Amino acid sequence: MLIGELAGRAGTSARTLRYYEAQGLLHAERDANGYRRYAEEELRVVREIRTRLDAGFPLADVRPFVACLRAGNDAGHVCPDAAAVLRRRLAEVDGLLTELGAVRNRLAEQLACGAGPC
Amino acid sequence: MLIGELAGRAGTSARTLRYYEAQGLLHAERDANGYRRYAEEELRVVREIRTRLDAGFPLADVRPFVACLRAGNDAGHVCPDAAAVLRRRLAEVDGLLTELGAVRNRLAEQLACGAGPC
DNA sequence: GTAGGCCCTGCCACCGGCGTCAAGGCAAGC
DNA sequence: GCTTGCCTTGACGCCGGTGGCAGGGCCTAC
Repeated sequence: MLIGELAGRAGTSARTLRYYEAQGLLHAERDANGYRRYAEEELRVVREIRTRLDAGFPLADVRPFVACLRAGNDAGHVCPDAAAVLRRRLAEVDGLLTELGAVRNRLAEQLACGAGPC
Repeated sequence: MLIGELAGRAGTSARTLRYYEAQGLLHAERDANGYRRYAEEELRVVREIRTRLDAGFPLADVRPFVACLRAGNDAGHVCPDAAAVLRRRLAEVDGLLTELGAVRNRLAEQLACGAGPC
């Protein structure tokens, strides 16, 4: 599978895949002409990366999830390292939810005040 | 009041105040030597800006709040323009809260799955 | 006169995940 | 041989708010 095909199947761009490779997350053989040749497994890796990015992980934190997949596991989060990152992110998200909730309340309160007296 | 004093009183930096001015949010007279000379009112303006930034507004969206203050109002959000921005931001925050909640649930679920079977 | 502290303008750096352009090699069909 | 479309590397742009530096002027005190 060449880079264009993998990009198409994963719903992303070739540029993005090269970037992941530069970050050490994606692997590819090289054809004689220098073209990247991807194993089927890399599709799962790309999907794992995209899923984690969508969940707000920085790329660097996706590393243990990918390693976990490569180790032969069905899911990226079953390994201790990945689970630890997961817990950290969960705590972070909880914090964000709290902050954002406070912001929301302040906004709503100000809107209420604007409509009438406080 | 010179820029250093205003920065100190507002809990920010001179660099930041110059930036706000470049964005058209903050006004200053100039002394004969070119130094910025601030009216007391500008302290309220700076505080308004900082409050809005903390609530996640981009600097451009802070403009109507500042205008509202300058128009003589006690609070930046009582004017229609500002209230509209407030409503937009509230909707945005609600969306973020929903998304973030979904992310949180997925993370928590994966952590539970990691501990035992799903 | 000189030292230190304030001020000025202007510009580069940062973060992260790419988009996008440049300039070229390679493959395949006509 | 030419076009078309894939691939390669390298490098700059972006966003937004701010830090930090360079190089210089001003003011006060000693």
